[in-house]
Amino acid sequence: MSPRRRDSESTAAARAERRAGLLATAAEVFASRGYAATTVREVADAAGILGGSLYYHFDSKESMVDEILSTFLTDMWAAYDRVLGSGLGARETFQELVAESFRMIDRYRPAVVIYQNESKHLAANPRFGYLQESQRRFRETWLAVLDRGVLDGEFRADLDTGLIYRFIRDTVWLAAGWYRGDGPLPAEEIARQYIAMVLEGILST
Amino acid sequence: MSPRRRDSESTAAARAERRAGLLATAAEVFASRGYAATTVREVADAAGILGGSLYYHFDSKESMVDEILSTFLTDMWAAYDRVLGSGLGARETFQELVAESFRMIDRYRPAVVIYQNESKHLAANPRFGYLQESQRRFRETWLAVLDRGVLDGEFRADLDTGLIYRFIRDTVWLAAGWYRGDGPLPAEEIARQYIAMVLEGILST
Amino acid sequence: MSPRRRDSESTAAARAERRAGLLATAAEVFASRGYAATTVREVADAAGILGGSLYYHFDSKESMVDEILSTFLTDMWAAYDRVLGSGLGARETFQELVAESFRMIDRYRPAVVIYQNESKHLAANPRFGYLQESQRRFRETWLAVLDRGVLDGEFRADLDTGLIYRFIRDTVWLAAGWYRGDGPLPAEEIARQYIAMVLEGILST
Amino acid sequence: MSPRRRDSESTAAARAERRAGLLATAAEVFASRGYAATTVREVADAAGILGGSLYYHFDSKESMVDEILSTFLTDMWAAYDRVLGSGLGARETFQELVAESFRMIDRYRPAVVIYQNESKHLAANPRFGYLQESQRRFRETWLAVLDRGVLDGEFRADLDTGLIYRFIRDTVWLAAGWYRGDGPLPAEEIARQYIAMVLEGILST
DNA sequence: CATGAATGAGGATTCATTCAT
DNA sequence: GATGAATGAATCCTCATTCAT
Repeated sequence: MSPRRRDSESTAAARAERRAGLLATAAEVFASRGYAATTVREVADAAGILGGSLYYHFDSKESMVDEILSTFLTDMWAAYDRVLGSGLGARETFQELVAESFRMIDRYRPAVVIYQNESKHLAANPRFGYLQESQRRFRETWLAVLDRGVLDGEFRADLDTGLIYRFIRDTVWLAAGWYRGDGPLPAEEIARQYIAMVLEGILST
Repeated sequence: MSPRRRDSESTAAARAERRAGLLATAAEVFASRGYAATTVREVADAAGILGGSLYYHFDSKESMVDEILSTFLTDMWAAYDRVLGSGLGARETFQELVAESFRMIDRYRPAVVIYQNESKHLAANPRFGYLQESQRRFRETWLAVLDRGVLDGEFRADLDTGLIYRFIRDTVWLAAGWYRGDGPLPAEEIARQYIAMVLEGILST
Repeated sequence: MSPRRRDSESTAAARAERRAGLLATAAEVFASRGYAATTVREVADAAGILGGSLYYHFDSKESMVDEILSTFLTDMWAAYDRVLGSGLGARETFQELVAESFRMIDRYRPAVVIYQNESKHLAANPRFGYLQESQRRFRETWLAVLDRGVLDGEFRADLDTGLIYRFIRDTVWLAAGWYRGDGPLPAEEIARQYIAMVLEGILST
Repeated sequence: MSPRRRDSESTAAARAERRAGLLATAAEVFASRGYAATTVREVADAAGILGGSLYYHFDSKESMVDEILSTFLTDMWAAYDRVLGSGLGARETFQELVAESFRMIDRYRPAVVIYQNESKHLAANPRFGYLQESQRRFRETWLAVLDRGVLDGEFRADLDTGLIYRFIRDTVWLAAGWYRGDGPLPAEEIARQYIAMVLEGILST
């Protein structure tokens, strides 16, 4: 490793790493206590520094959630877009989108919890306009998949896709509330069962 | 209406009615802004009185949510218990419990939203021990229904009932987040489609 | 005094009086310590209440200076406009404007001190746009008086009126820095000597 | 340039130069934003370094103003003392002192602004005792000139010299607030007009 | 000489709560 | 029943200052 390399690491990269570490801590705390109910001091305590020190790295408590959520959403849409661009049929697209969602939960669990619990309130703030935009795309994406599935005869025609969409929208992230990476069921398996339940129902045939 | 009757109304009954009205207002505000983020003043504003005046009726902000949630849960369990005591099979019990849940959403929408969003945080407080107790009974109840359904051959045996329970636990209340009593779909119809989806899946057969 | 009258007094008027009293206290403190260097707690201490209590009456520290300054400026311009509208010659107008200024110092001493010391910094804030507007009118007004005096042959033509204006602009309020209503010299007398100095100079003739 | 020479520069002299440069920057910022309202970081930004780096050169924010003000005052009193020691009459002394003051404004504009705006507040701090001492000498000096002028029959006897002194004390530095070295009027000319105004008045004769 | 990260005291502001009227 | 004024603890954030590198 050259000195130059080390030098750049000790500035830009190290700074970014520190930020990322602090954000991971903050996300954990926001997720478990709720954003509004979490004090900056609690985040700092969890990070082992003093409250004021957080402001060397971040402008405000708000900018922390902002970064947490936008990082997650950016990555999520990249994954969704990969799926949507691969020319799959409605059913396969459904399966892959769900699978990606559970991978996101695996990777960004606290961010997903925050997204679930707080995005409705945060979206009122212009700064978080991208939350509404994301919500809009999400709806558009899922409705398209469901409608196409109905057209192709893959999905039942007697169900209101608007209704189904709403259930999926909310349920797809719900596992974030209880999922533990170290639990008995891996994300893959949870996704598989979720898909089986939604596609085929829980009745035996 | 006799003067005596009116007099009693203006004390016990009228007092209770006023409380109920204020709680309805408070529930609305807590549901839309989030409990932690709602100020007592916002509740009072919505009720058309001053912040301090709420303290004539309630001990604290906390006692307001407390009453909102416990009223809802008491009623909910009464309805659940009626279903559970009527000797139905697993599938019918499933259907009736879900139907009751949607009726609850219809009747207690703001309370359900608060329950969904805040009960995890509130449960840390000993005062809200009944939330954990309720959660425990909910889990016990639903697992029993699912397990019995599997035993009876009504439900698929290849799904993890623990997993299915968690989805149901969360999804059954989710509609509270967007349901509007004056919307196009009545609670009954939403329940019907929800049941159809969970029981039979969304695939066409 | 009718009950109705007393009632109205105990609401609107009493509230206004309390505000005015607190503002007088705040003005005193801002004037003596400097606005930026004054803490809200110091203002509250001076008023005999706790820091937080000030926020029942005012939105912010800023809104306090705002009200202090705008009240003063409104009254000042009313007085100036009376003089300007009375059709006096340049010299008499000069004398009367100066006299009014010293009366303002007498009545609004702390506000004038704040105006002198802080308006340049505050004016950067859009909320205090009226400070710039007031400055503009002040300049326009005094330049008109001076220029007309030169035209009429009352004032010397060999002095730069732009320069003279600047001296007057600043000096007219300067006495606020040391004037004490209970000192040996009444405002009238100070104004008289100021006028004599500026009009005739300090040389003996 | 010998290595030795360069070496000495990079220690004593260069250090002093760096300090002077940083102080000039600091004075500029303090003057434009106000001392209390200026953050150390703003000074550092203006100097192109980081906040903490200033502490290599100075003990504290306070020591910066201290050095700014004492440098200015030392130089000012040297100039004043030269005038006072040259045996001039009251009128000439008046003229020369005013001329020196305007030269000071030309050379130390930001320091003079700070002196005008902050010295009253800073003087409360024992460290800045010399500000009060300077104020005392200033008063003594000017009163002596004025009183002697009255005795000698050069200045009018009907004006309160205590009052005149106060106007001069404040006005003599006021131009610092708006003077620009690159403006149309040189310091000399402003001084000339100021002297003409105060000595002879603005009335035409 | 300068940086970057942190400290810790303090500052403006919010808010649940109290209480005399 | 409600008001209006106040309390006081807690919150977010700022900033002068320190110090290892």
